[in-house]
Amino acid sequence: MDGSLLECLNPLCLWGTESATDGLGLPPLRLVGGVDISFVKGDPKAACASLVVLSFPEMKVVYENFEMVELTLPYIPGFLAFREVNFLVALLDRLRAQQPELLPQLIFVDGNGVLHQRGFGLASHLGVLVDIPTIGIGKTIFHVDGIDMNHVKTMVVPKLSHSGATAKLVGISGREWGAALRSTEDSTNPVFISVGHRISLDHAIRITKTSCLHRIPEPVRQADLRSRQYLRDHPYSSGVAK
DNA sequence: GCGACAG
DNA sequence: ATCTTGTCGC
Repeated sequence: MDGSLLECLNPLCLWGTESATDGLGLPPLRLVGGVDISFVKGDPKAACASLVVLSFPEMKVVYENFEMVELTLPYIPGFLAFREVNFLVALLDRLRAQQPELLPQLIFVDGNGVLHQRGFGLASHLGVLVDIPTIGIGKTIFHVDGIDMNHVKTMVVPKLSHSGATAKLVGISGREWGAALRSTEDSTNPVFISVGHRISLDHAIRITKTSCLHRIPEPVRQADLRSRQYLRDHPYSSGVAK
């Protein structure tokens, strides 16, 4: 992120970098969200849905909320959104009703956006439902259009020579599905970025790089860490919130 | 039909 | 997602 005026000349740029110099009347990006769902050890249905909001680019947590939920649908690759999205929407609706001033301008999701068989993964699904831009973050590659672990290992990872390096994920059809990012110097395994909703891949990449203090972008990482902490601090009885 | 498969 | 020991490093 160089914060130059040039990057803001891109019509797809959603936010300015300096409130007084973006030159487009766009508000600067100041609040980014992260969502995740952590599961209880033995019970495959009991889980904790979490939403955190961090200041950008400082990456300090300014809001957190958790909700014990009971998953009804099973996990089926390609259908993750149907299993988890409603719980995430509920958390955002609550924030919008109680503290709208803290609503994130962008949400990092622990799941893919358009990097999906039908081009509409959890990140895209959530973005549309809450009408907020989203970026999909995958920790493992989701096989689609010829892009698989073998392809990533032989054609993508070798290109990631340094921290911050990215390589677009292009399928055999020629379609651009997302990008692999080496988020830190020691991260041999990249994270996979894909457009969720109302953002371009190039901007998603720039913002994600700025949000990485560790391999996993801080918003998603904090949502994960804190939801697990919540489960440790709140023993469950019958499996649902109590 | 068989195998692979985000979280 | 979760199951799990040790280990390298700040």
